[in-house]
Amino acid sequence: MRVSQALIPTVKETPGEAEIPSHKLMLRAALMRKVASGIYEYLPLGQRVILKVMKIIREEMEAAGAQEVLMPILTPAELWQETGRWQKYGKELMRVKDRHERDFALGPTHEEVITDLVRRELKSYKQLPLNLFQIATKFRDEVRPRFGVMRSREFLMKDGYSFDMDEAASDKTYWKMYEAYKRIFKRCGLLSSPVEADSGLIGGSFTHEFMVLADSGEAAIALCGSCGYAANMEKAVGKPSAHTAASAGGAFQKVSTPGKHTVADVGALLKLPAQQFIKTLIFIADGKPVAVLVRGDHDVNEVKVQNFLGAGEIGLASAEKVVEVTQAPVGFAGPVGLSGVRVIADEALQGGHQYVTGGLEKDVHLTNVELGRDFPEPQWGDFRNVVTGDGCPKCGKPLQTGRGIEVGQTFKLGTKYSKAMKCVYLGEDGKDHEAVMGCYGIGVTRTVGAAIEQHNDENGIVWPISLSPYQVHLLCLNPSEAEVAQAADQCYEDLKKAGFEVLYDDRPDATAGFKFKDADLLGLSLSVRIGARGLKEGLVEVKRRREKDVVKVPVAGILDKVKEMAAEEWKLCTP
RNA sequence: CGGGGCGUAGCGCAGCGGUAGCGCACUUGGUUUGGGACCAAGGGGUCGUGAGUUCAAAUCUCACCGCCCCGACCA
Repeated sequence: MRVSQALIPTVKETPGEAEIPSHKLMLRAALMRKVASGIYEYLPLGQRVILKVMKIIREEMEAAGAQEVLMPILTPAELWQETGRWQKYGKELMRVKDRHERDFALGPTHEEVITDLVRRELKSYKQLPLNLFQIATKFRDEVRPRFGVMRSREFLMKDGYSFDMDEAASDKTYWKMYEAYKRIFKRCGLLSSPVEADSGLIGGSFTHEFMVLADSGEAAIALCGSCGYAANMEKAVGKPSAHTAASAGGAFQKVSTPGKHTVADVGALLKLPAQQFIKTLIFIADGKPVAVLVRGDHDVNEVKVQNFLGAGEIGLASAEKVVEVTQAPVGFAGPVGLSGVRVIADEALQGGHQYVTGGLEKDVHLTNVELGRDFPEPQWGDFRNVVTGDGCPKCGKPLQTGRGIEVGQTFKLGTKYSKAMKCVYLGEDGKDHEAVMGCYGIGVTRTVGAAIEQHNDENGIVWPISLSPYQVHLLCLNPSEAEVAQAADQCYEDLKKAGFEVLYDDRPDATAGFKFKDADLLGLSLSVRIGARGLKEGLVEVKRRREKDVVKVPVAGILDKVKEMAAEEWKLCTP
């Protein structure tokens, strides 16, 4: 493609609406434009990247035995009502009415539609297993779309669904998909990590989220560098660091701590480490107050508390509510003498001594507090976020915490949908059985964003070659000089003939500097720069976007050098 | 849905009661041509929308709409 004939409107200044690198760069590098909040159009370069991601997904899905279908975006309400999700899905489900006032939803996911399809076709166990997927536009009316493609209202998703005879067969399919997913993300040049996730209200089954590590990620995760353990914060467990006091001291004592109501403040005053504190947080779960105790250096994980209590709604209590429950201003809550409230405590507190707690009185804390001695044994559980340095639950080595972008999720559905929608097959035993299902999603557009999030520098995108909209960026630096133009034209033809996808910057009026800046911004994996200066000595420059330095080669050697560098690039995205 | 911020040329912004501005981009001509060139001449705006206050509103008031950020939410 010649740049002079292409629609690649790069922009020099960062649009004000963008916050994170991928969003800024997708706009600046002319991959997409915004149409409305959370709704984008993809320009030619963006579309090429999307097509490459889709191609990788298709290849891996088919290799894993899945077949592609295409389901409607506009789906009748009846299907959603069958499973109860017409109600349960809430406002995120985009609803529309047709001219006859009949209800429809723009599909956010397609369990109902696929189950409906399969139940009509599935008769015998001989037809199983079935594994179907599609790549299509999905709609979710997000409360707050943000970060460009990371959380949008309309997006491309690959969604796959498997149907198996029984649990064991479903497991087998699940792990096949799991392996395919690892290959897909690797081929997209992504450093990703499957993490165990909280399966939420569905329960029973298990699920993995495929996370791309990135600071701008919305999800917090814990990872073990030694054994590969990885889990979502809601699920992660870790062995806490050691307690600072090994044995009980004397009776507890009141100390005056005027105006000091954080662990840090009181710790500084008493010269005691955070580990020796008990933080007491008051939550309201389904309208009732609950006191949650964690060690001073730890934070409460609300989801864990919610799961433990089986609560529908949960949140930190308001300041007024805290005063009501603890008889003291916020900052002085403690378990000693606390009554009328359910108390639950994080297991990391076990085995510690000489704790400092709030005194249930303004400007008072207690020291030398002992579990079980000074207040009754609470209900124990895991209620805290793992922190960096905790021991890995699998191998004991230190865990790390970080942030990730969820680019895919695999989910064992069991018979939730096949039961609700009567998706059954006739077994060898002559009886009806519900198909055992799995579902497998990949955010295609989000994967593009995640790739940029992971591969960029201060000058622009640094595409892995598997996603690079074109593999080679050919720059003609002095198009007004006939010799240079001719050499570049020739090179363009040669590279194309050799099978490379080439973006040829032949613009007659752009300066060399301008073309360099554009090339860095677009971030194509490889570039060839042909200019008068080098050509005088018979040399042109070949460069990998990820490397700082150019390699000078004679004109006749361009093709070999490009092939060599391309091979290096491909190695980086080969499973 | 709560809190905050912003809507002025394609983009980034200034102006904050009295003639609509700057930089970049765009058009034409010329000079340039290895890291977002220079000179000259141009084109482009119902100042988000609607009401109100005023002799006079981009500017003050109110309402609405849109966009962004924080939070709540997220099979």
